[in-house]
Amino acid sequence: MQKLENISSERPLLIAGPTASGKSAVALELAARDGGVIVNADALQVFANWRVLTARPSPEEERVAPHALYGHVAAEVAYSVGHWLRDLAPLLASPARAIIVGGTGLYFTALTEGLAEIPETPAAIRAEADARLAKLGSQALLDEIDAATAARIDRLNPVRIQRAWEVQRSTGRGLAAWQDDTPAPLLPLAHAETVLIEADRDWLGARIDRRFDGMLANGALEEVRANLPDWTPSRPSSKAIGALELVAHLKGEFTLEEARERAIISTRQYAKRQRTWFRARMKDWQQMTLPD
RNA sequence: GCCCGGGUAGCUCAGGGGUAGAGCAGUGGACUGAAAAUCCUCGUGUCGGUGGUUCAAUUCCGCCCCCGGGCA
Repeated sequence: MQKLENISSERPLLIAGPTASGKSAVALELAARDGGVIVNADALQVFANWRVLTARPSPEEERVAPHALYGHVAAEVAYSVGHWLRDLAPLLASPARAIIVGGTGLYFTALTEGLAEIPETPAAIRAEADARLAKLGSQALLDEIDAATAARIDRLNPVRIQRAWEVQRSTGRGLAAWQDDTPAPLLPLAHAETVLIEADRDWLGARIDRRFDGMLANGALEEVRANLPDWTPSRPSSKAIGALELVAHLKGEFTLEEARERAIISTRQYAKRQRTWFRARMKDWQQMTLPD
């Protein structure tokens, strides 16, 4: 951790890295050294129903330093970046120094580059979009989107099309117009200290394997079983890697070994997507290579 | 030992006289509110080995090796 010695403890610190790279340990070490509150920047660790499966800091670790935005959202809530930024704002305004750590690239980018201020999509509009998409297909939705937005989004990506359609339907204004009005970022990169963990692919792959086995040993199956009565695959909290796989196992569709295999593969694929995001969008961050 | 199947991309397999193709895995990429989401790109491998037939064999034939299953 040599490199971390010259990090100023005055400004907020952002720590990003792929899943299983050891970000939390770095955050904890710095919090123990310089003080501050550790703030979660991981889309799935916000949910109350997952602790083991999302590798959230343990109660013991949470005792070492204050933690925020971990497990503070109920499983059924449709949480997203906007909520996260709004939850984060007061923490950044408080005197305690924030150590923001996570693996969700979009969250960091929204924080340091800004996010359009678009009103939340009402549940009814989401339901309408779901129904329309199922009935007519994404091409039909695309046809109803304004030209500027249609030109900007990935027209082959149904989720992006649906998002644009929902914004237009609920606000009467095109997504592109909203995005063009994006306000200044909550925390410009220049006002923060940054650490981007660059993990060797094979090293990380092995850690992912070990971590998943550790999760199984620490009650991941029981945690998933507890979610079973109310299991709703479509909600954001259900997207935790391993949840779908272990639910399938509990329903007798996969052996445990198959579920494990699939969950590990999904995790590795996720880590790859994270690397792609980091490489493309976090070029200006201070890099920390692991293993060193 | 004999009789059937098989041996083709990392894995599962399709194909078939003119040197081969899918899914998965993997790679690179995109991504301003589901982002642990979603989407796009990329497929040369002694077609088990070896002889033969043929203008041409991975494809047909012989022999050998290996893996299943059956019979002894």
